[in-house]
Amino acid sequence: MKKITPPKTEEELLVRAWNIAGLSLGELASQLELPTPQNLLRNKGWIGETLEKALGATASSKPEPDFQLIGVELKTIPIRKNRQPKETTHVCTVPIINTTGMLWENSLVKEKLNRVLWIPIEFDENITLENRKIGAPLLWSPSPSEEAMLKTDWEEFMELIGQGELEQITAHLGEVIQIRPKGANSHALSETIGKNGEVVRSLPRGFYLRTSFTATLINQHYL
DNA sequence: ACCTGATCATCT
DNA sequence: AGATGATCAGGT
Repeated sequence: MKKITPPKTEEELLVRAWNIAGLSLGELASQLELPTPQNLLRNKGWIGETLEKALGATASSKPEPDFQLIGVELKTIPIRKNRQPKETTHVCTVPIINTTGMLWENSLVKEKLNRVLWIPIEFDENITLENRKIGAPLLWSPSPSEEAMLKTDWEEFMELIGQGELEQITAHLGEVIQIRPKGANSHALSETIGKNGEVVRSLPRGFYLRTSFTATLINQHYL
């Protein structure tokens, strides 16, 4: 597989993204000399990792932006024929301990979503993984109103967590963000603060963008 | 355990 | 069919 250098500018990244738009995942993998799995059952991150390689992202396992030189995060998003995302988008782990004094302005959610290259990936139950096509890229930053919605949700969540109400948070809460489990499995535990201020163990959680939010931001661009 | 990449499996 | 809670893989 050929080594692809990190893009030095957003323009360079966008040119690369447009160059692979329209290709199928199988074609892209073939260009990279990588095998395409039959399905994603045992390799759920395959699409994202393959696109990272194609665009010159630095190693996917590091806790830094995918395109470190230019501060851009890559998100692939599965899109159905009706232009609705099939899945929510994971943002980051939810801080559930030592959260007092945390502000939206310094939050990981804000930092992560500051600059995102969205790449839609065709999704249809009847199309095999190798035949799913790569869509047109969208380089995005939250608009003032989008950021306001994100901030409102984030502050509501962090207030509940600060009050020891983590266990009361379900995926139903939040207009544009939701909190759901995000761990190795349902037995994974991390520390949080209970109702009486004591340290207790709980499921690790993640922040996810609702599909209604990502659908709007993607489709606004392509209208 | 927690970060990266997300989708799967099940229920409504 | 959409949404929620559970899960897979690999690096740090």
